[in-house]
Amino acid sequence: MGSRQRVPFRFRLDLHSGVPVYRQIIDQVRGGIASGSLSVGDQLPTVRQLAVDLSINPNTVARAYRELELVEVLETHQGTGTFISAQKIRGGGEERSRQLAQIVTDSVARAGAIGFTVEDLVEQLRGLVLEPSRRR
Amino acid sequence: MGSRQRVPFRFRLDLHSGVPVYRQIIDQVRGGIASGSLSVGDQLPTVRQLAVDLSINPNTVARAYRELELVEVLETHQGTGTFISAQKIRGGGEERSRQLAQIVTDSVARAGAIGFTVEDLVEQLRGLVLEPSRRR
Amino acid sequence: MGSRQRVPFRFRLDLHSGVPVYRQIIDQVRGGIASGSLSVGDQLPTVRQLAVDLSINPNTVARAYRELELVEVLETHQGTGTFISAQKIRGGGEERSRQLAQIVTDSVARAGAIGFTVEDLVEQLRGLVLEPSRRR
Amino acid sequence: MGSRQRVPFRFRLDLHSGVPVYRQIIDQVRGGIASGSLSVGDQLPTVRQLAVDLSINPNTVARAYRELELVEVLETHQGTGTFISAQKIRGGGEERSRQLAQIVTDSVARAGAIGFTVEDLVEQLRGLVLEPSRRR
DNA sequence: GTGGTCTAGACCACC
DNA sequence: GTGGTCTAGACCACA
Repeated sequence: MGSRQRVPFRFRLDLHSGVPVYRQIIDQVRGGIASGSLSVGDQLPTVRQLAVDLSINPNTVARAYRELELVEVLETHQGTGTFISAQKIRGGGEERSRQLAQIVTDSVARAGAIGFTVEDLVEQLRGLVLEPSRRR
Repeated sequence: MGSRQRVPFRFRLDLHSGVPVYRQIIDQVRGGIASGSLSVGDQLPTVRQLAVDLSINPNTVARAYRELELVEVLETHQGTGTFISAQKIRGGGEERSRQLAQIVTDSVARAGAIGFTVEDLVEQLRGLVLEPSRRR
Repeated sequence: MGSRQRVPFRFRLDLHSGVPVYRQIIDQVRGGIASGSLSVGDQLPTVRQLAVDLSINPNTVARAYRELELVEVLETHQGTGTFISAQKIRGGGEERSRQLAQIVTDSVARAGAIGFTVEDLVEQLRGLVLEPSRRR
Repeated sequence: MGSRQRVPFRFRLDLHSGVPVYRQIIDQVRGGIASGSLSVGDQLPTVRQLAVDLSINPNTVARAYRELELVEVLETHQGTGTFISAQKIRGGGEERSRQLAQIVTDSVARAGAIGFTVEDLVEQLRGLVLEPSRRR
């Protein structure tokens, strides 16, 4: 338990989840930012490299990056790479809180539907923060 | 408390969430069962009624019901309606874990998208545990 | 000069402009809205139809529509079609004015660089409003 | 007013506009000439200096200058620098019209993207004509 | 029928 | 080398 190290961000796909691959990439980048694994200025894997890593087509990676760029989560610099962009400040606190409550309610319902408790959810979430990518 | 009452279960759709409508219906039925809003034997709205209520195509409702029937969450009785069936014991731990991971990834991404961190999520979840009966 | 009629919106591509095709489509939809040729609720050509009309690949049309959907200019309903969405209200008036001034300055500079005057620009713009699509 | 002065022409980049950087430089040189900010014989910043000023790669500046040189807008004199060259008469009307249409489409789309109409654009342009010397 | 996702692969633009 | 655009075509999801 020495000093905590910065662990390289790692993408993982679940090809059987029914969630589109490009969407999984988007979610994981957003999640990585939310969990602190990805910070402003960090470079993401290149389109081609991530495509190889995940055994998918580069177009699929490019699409995910592109959508994240459109909403200003990423910045791409042609010929250079793709980076986490400075996140802009969000508006209305009330609406945000309402949305957060909705997200929580949803996840509890979905987890409950397959027999997991709120504690199970919390445990999973804590895992994300402490060890964003266990394997190297 | 003698006679069984018609539970006023309410479906809500988010047409902008990217989650297919039929899937949202499935999730809400499952969630309703997990949360106790729906119990064994409760009757669901008819396909046509729910389609009207949600302003969607009856085929979409039918598909959701059909899929729930396939996994024995619902039972349809010709000429009578659609009901919550007795829940069987759940199977494979691997599939469940996969789904839990999906739920967690999803909620983290959604929270991240509106500027919340994993810690914010955990805090909200803990709030639910401390005051579980505030809602309803 | 009888009553003014609603003219069907028409896309036109300039394959030699160097501007990406999907971008031209995006610009024309946005322009159509700005000029009043396209209104909330109007259905756009189907992905496949527009692809045929413009002799381009359906993927290119889909990409343009997709990006416009992401910024909530369009709404797509699977199996139904693609429609002009209700435009949301914009924020800060000052910043907007600054941006408009920038757009005007830019266009004047670019037009001037090839020997056109402000009047030429105004004339072209007026043409857009009066006859959004001359040919039928 | 005797000796010719170094005009304090200033380049400005918008890295989020989607317009290639080299193209923005080209446009600004052309625009500067059209607006009178740059005159025949004026010296431009060196490739390296401009690259430093704009925090971009010298190759990008070099490319912009090279393309302007190819169309004889600029002249480079070895060991001296890069200068605005005497402008030749412009050619084909078709190409010019095409470019004007592009400029108009572009400005309408950009204005529409922030909620302005074609009328707003026209109004702004008219304002320029009425008070052409307010700026500078 | 509608739109959505993904692959394969070509070619371009930029650094 | 980087990312960007486009095509061709398969297959899926939804109404």
